Amino acid sequence: MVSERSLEVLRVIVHDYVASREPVGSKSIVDRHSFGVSAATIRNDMALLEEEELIVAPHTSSGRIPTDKGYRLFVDHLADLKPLSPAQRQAIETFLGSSVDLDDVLARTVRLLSQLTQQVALVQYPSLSQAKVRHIELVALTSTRLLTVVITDTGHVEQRIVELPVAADDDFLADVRARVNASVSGLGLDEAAARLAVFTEQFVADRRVSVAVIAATLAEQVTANRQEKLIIAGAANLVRTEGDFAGSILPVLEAVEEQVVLLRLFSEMQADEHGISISIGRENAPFGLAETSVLASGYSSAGGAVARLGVLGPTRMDYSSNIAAVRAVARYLSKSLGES
Amino acid sequence: MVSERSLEVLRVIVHDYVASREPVGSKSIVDRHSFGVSAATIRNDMALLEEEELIVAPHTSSGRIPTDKGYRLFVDHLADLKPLSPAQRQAIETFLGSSVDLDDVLARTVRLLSQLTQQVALVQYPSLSQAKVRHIELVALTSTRLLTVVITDTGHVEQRIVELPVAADDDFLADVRARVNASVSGLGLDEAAARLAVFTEQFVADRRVSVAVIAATLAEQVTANRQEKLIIAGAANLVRTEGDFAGSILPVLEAVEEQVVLLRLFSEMQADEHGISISIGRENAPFGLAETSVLASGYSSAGGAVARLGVLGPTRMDYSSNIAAVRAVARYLSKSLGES
DNA sequence: AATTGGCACTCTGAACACTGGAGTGCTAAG
DNA sequence: CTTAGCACTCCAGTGTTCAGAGTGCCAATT
Repeated sequence: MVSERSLEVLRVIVHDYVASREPVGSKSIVDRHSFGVSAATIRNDMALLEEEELIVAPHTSSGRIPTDKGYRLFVDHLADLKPLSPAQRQAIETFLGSSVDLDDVLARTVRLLSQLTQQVALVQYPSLSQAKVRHIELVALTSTRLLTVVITDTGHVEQRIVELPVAADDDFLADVRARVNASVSGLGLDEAAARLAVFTEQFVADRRVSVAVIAATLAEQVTANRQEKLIIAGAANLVRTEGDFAGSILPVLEAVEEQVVLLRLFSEMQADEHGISISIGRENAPFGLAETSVLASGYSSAGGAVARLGVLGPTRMDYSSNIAAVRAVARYLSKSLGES
Repeated sequence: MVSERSLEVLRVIVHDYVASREPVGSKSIVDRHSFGVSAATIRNDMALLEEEELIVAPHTSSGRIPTDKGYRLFVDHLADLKPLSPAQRQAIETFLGSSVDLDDVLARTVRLLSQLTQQVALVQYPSLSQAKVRHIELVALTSTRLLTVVITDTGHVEQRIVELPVAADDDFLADVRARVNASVSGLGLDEAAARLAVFTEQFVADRRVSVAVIAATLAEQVTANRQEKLIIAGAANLVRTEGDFAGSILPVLEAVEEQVVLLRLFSEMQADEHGISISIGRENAPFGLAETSVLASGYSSAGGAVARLGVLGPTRMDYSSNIAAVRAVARYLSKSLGES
């Protein structure tokens, strides 16, 4: 059984280890914290914690460091939310204040988050599953080359260049543009794709070749919207924390560049009651990120779309501060996107 | 005076050092390469090269490594272009073959280049100074919120969300849309910006408030097009070559994340007669990249726009192969963009 | 039963000396 | 101009030592 005090010991071990990067021993604990008991007592508690696999001694006679399980217990029950400093709140306000468009807001957000946490920051583009088609635009670049643009009501713009099999004049394009907008404007993306599949039938036979190409491209764009995307900032912070990784940081950096992996990870994380998801150490092993922890929070954008943002760093990170930062940024971002 | 053989010695020093990462001594030179002379002779040549500051001995009695000046001489006069392997050509073809839109092509290109060279790859978005406005689209999101889209003839799309001071109905928007397109379609970006500045005058007084906001946003978008952007891939490769940096790679990674620095660097590099620009070591000092070299080549896109792409890596890199890769990729990209 | 002081033991990491090998510069002879 | 020979230098790796921090355990205390 782990006593109340043992848990307190675990807390200070996590705290001190995160602060100093060195295994923490019984002596240094009684020195730095006023436990009112002797080092020997702490040692007994530590033996208990080790029994429970919450801490481990890297070498036979050195201090202890938390295990993944120890960190997990810490974040679930022991971590106190560190409120942001006024300066940090200030930074959030000014960073996200002057929003221009979606791309810009997200780019600022990811930079902000990496600065606040000194970790790698990740922001997922809003998933557009609930978005609707606002407008479709066709622009002739040459007589056989067309730029197709799909605009959703979340302000997302998706563009393609398409090569037509036969030359198209302006009247024809205007006709297609009017009809396609009439067909799909205001529809959800799924439904729009379905309509586009049968769109060609409206036209007379000799037009169909061109229309089919256009409709196919548009359908692709509409579904491509679904395909998720991530922006990343602060990869340099990984180097700064290099000492926290047993091996090289190379595989970690590679995984980070391979966005697909992170997107899968994001999607598999479950949020706790505060809306924060935390994945620690070996829990990430299937993603090649066994020595890292990921904190994530959902945020919502105008179209009701939900996406995630978060940070990635070594298991040995300042969970309290980082959780606070992720929560705050997610909240501000939701607010900022909801308003605008 | 540096003899013919001395230069050959420099070449093999660069070659061997790049291959082995170890200072190369006179003995190992005569072992590995068939100079018809003894080690002592090589030593004399090396003394000469050191006199000229082309090579340097890191410690009193160790082999020599090339200086920045040595690398410079090497790339200017000694480097033989290593042709790409068939597999590499194949990779380029397949990577750039299935182009969809500009963003996509550039994203593929930068990945490709970082894979081919095992360095950090950089691709600059085509500068649109010569581009023309193709079409402007205004989409009402709500009655007071407008999405403005500027499309150029290079296929670039720039979007903004703008808040109107008073509600606007569809007729009004249609009117503005028609007039603004009539005013600026087909114009170069500079001229378009100039027209937009006086665009508001066309309208009756009580409309002007809204129109002014729209025109200002559009003008901003048109000029923002000019503001250059970079995509980067392969930052993980920096970690792989970490041993080549005396200090930490942290400042390098930071500079890489700070795109502004790289854009300035790109813009200041002068191309040689083959269209390749090379900047070595301390030549990059003002950018905080004193231990890195940058290879760049221009490429051209459809609208006649010119931009650059290249790689960044430690001074000790395989110049021959990397130059060949950069040239090849730039050429293929130009071709691919010119066609499409 | 929990806590404590004491003690023997272990392990790390820094400091130090030692050594072999690779490389250099110089000189004198071919 | 080239070369062999020689004395010299320095690095990197290998032991060795030693102090410090930490542990586990036990008997004594509260």
